[in-house]
Amino acid sequence: MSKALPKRSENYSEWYNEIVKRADLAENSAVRGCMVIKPYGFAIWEKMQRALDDMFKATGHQNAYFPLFVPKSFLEKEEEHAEGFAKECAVVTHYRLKANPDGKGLIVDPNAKLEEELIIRPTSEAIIWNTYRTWIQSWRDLPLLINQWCNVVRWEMRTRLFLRTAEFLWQEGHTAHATEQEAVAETEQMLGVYADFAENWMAMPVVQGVKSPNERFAGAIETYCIEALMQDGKALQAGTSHFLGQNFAKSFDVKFVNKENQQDYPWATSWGVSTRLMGALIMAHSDDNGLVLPPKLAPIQVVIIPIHKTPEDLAAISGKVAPIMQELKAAGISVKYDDDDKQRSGWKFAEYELKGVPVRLGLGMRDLENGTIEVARRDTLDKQSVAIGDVVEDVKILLQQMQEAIYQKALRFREENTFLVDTWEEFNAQIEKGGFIMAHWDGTPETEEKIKEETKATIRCIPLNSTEESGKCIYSGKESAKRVVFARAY
RNA sequence: CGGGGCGUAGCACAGCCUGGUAGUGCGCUCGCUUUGGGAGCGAGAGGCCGCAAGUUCGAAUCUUGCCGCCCCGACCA
Repeated sequence: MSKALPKRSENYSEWYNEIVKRADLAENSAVRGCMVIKPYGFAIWEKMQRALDDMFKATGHQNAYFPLFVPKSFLEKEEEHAEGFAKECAVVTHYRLKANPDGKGLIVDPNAKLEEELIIRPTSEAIIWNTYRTWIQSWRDLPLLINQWCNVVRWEMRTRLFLRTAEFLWQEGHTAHATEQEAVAETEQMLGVYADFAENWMAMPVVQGVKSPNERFAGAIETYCIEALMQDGKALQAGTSHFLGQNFAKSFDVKFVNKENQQDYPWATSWGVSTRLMGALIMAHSDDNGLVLPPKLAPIQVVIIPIHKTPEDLAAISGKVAPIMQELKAAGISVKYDDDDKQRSGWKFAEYELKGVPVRLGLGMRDLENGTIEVARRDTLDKQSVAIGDVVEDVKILLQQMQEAIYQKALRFREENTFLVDTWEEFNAQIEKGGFIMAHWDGTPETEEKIKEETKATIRCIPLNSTEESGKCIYSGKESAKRVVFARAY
């Protein structure tokens, strides 16, 4: 294994791939476009899952599970939805193999053709709304607030670990409401949950907004999203929350009797985040030494490394480490003591930096004599010697500080890379350098399409909190009421 | 599906042009020395050179066909 990572500033893609590989997060599998998530990567994902799941439960949602297979006829029912996903569906046509009569191996048994093809879910609106027909009869059955954790398959042409894989893990919330107002409130609430998670757990600032009609989810009335800026100046859509109106209810003939004793169609939302968040986490914070994890999502928050020559030295160090470990664990901090003799301490320093462990404690014979311990923090790479009696308290405070510091650093980066642009020349120049560009847009899909063709920039979102400001469209010169966020995106 | 590139040890690659003993680095095994930031030296193990056919006394190398992978575009959580 080569020692140095590629430089982030020189080749961002290669740097990203190397971190994913060498920090033991994931690798490409033998199956085209699919990913193997390795134990360390999965441990981070599990922490994300748990935090998100708690937030969903706190907002009244329950988990359930629906089938992997969607009959083709279900997917067809909502027209726009069907059209949007048709190009990337994996299809099951047979249910049996048999021995090859002409030689070795197996062949698909032509007699086992399914009457109706089954689609491997690219998303579950269709199969879920088909089920909701039997679950929803009366206003008393609403709101129906369901989430599922599952895998979905979208047959992408080109894939990248975590950011775009043919199969990915995600959660998808699917809710039904008696009124439009309530459904819109749910859509916005869940966007808020995602923004909260991104900022307070992932330490990643996001812009909340709505998508332009071009970028909307297939079948949605409105798509809300959170957009984050990566260190190479490209945008990443980190989560979406859709207001689906009554489209799916009507397509799947889901009706309820309202309080006025009238038949009505329920209003729907759906919202999801995926293992793409892992990609976001990596790209938002990591540096030339490897992954940088915010303490709240680090599977190992503190690693303790002994620095010794003899087994006797190691035993003396281990004696000092034991009570520190206990105290840290009692404080709810996950800690690992790496006394593995197969690797040298210098190797371990580099290894845990690569893996983004927030705090490293180094303890050697010199420390034992002085009553000190070395505390190193991953985000700034600062090291300092502290009195061994203070270390537990120091680490507790440090972890909190780091969570905040990592967020602030990312926020500063985003602010320094967000630009107000008013002319087409400026726009073209800036888009090459990257970043979020706040510019006026005339609101037409045609203009958006032209800008995309000419610059590869897309409208990431129309920010929710932006102030009204009249101006001229960057491209057409027509009137515009507010600025939108443009960027090149992943 | 369009445009490029690559298949040689676990990994990364050289060798191919100009055919003649299968190479280098990392990793792995063993030994000695090292040990406060990815150790040094020595010895070793490890190959269907993507597959198939052809040319040739002889093919990793030349020719043809097939298969697979990667990158750039269109698509996208």
